[in-house]
This record gives sequence, structure tokens and C-alpha cells, in this order.
Amino acid sequence: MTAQPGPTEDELNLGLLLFIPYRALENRVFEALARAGFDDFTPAQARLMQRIGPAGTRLTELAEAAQVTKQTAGHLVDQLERTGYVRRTPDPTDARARLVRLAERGTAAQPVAAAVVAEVEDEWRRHLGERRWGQLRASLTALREITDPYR
Amino acid sequence: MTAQPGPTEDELNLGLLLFIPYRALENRVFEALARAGFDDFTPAQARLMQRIGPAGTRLTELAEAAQVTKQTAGHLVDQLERTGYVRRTPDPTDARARLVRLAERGTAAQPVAAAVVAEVEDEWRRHLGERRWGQLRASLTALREITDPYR
DNA sequence: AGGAACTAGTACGATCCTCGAACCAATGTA
DNA sequence: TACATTGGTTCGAGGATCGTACTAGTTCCT
Repeated sequence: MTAQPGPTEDELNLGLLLFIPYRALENRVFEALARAGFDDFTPAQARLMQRIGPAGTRLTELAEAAQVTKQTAGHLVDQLERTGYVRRTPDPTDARARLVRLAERGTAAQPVAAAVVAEVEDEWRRHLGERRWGQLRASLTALREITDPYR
Repeated sequence: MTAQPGPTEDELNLGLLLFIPYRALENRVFEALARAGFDDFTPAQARLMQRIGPAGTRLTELAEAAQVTKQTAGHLVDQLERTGYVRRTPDPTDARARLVRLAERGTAAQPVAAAVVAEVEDEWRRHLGERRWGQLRASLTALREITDPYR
């Protein structure tokens, strides 16, 4: 990335501007999950798990969405399966494929994570004010149109 | 097909909303640097290098800013030093410390990275429009006040 | 049909990243 | 001067990630 913090504090490199709040949110969620007893998984596993849809998601799809190789995704799913967060079930529409879906421990963790995210969003909303918050969300969503290859 | 993130398309998890553009930008910068001949460093190294100030930065500071341990930071700086991107110089104000600063290869890569960032920013600005773009930047900067422990 | 081309996933091995524990040397403090 | 703190390093272990190569099932083309 860039380096060069820039002339002023406010002119901070865009990459960092995006990364800093992302990381802050991730940390908060992690911390809360650990406190709730879900302390046996790693950030990489979580980033993958996050992409699992309610009806299950194929490994290849997970890999693409998380931007890792199939091997990496498979490796992470192995671990998540061993610790009871996800389960692999056959895909009825394709005998080669299997659907990765949340298992008991995974579904148990989900509301905890969701609650923290909501809490953090509230804090940010209060900090920015309702209007600016809505604009931020809208702009980020709009940005997705040109930055997210997997919509 | 199966990927159904959750509520609605527009209600996408905030973490992802931040992460997606971040990752897109990072990828672009990486790609451009590789094309310019700077293909001998890794994302982790880049994330650290990014935090080096123009006057040099201490290892501990780098570690904190990048949110990795001192050992990890040291490891990465070792590599960056070996490949000629950074240099360690003694810190005149403290004999224990050393300042990590960009070396030739590092300063050579900087403008290339800056150019791509500017290019991407332009694309995003065009996509959002001048006004929304300014608001986005401003909001992210404001968010830093409550999410960045190392200002 | 029948075979070629493609896709989902796995296996192996190498490299990189990250951390915890333990340690040394310089600095600050009582 | 002793004690605690801080900047960094060393060592060793476990995770994460990838490239290459492979198997099994699916799709496409003729």
C-alpha cells in the first residue's frame, strides 16, 4: 500500500481509513465471542464462516467470496467442522459438491456476533449522527458495485 | 446461487462493507506494484511498511499500529530489510531503540503505490459523485476518532 | 451416445505469518 | 543503588496460504 501518512492527519491514506474501523469491529466481535465461550476459533475461520449462507454454501463459493484458494478454504472448514461450528452435507444438485452449513455451535455463536455488531453500529451511529451514518452506509454499499466481484 | 448473506442485499454486514473496498484497493495496489517490478514482498510486509513515517518509526510503534506483536513486526522488518525496502538506524534519543525507515527500494515503490491509490480514489469519486465521496472520506475520518487507538 | 473439456473438492509440501515465553540491554524511578 | 519499565531479539510451535497435482462428477459438442 502507500506508506506516507500524508501531510495532515485528516488526509490519511484511504486504505487505512477503511481498515481501521474494520479491524476495530472485528476485534470487538472477537472479544465478545470469546467472553461468551466461543474462544476456539481463529480470525481466518471467522472470516470464512461469515460467508456461509442460511441454506449452506459451497466450498468454492466460500473460497471466492473470502478471496482465498479452495485449499485454504477446505483447510479452514476442516477445522471448523472438527470444532463443531459447521457441517458438510451433500449437495443434492451436484454429487461432486458439498454444502457447508452452520452446525449447532455455529448457530449458537451467530446471535452473539450479531448483537455486538449491532452494538458497535449504534456507537458509530451516535458518533456520526443519524444522517451521516446513513450516508456512510449508503456510500459503502454503492462502492460495492464497483469493488465486489462476487455479488 | 446459495450465497444469501442475510437480510437484504443492502443490509449487508458492516464488516463486509468496509472490508470489501479495502481488499479491492489493496489488490489493485499489489497488482500495480508487481507490474512495476516490486513483486518481492508480501501483504503482511506491506501492511507494516505502510505505517512507517517519513522520519522513521520504532518497531514497537509499528507493531502497535499494525496490531501485531513485536516479534511479528520484527520478523517482517527483517525480511523488508533483507530485500532492501527498509533500513534500521539507531534512535538518537534512546539507545535501546532503532528507527525503521524506508530504504531505496521502499522510497522507489512509494510513488507507484501512491499513484494507484490516487487512481482508485478517482474511480470511486466518479462512481459516488464529488459530494458523496467527500462525505464518505469525512465520515471515515470521523470514525477514526473512536476506532483508532493509535492516533 | 461417447468422448473432450470443465468443475468441485482433496492431498501434499513449502513458505509465510503470528504468537507466547523467555531473555538482554537501556531507561526511568524511588 | 535497587527495582520496575520499556525497546528489541531469540527460539520454538501452530496456523494460514499457496502452487502443483490429482480424483470424481458434470456439461458440452458432435
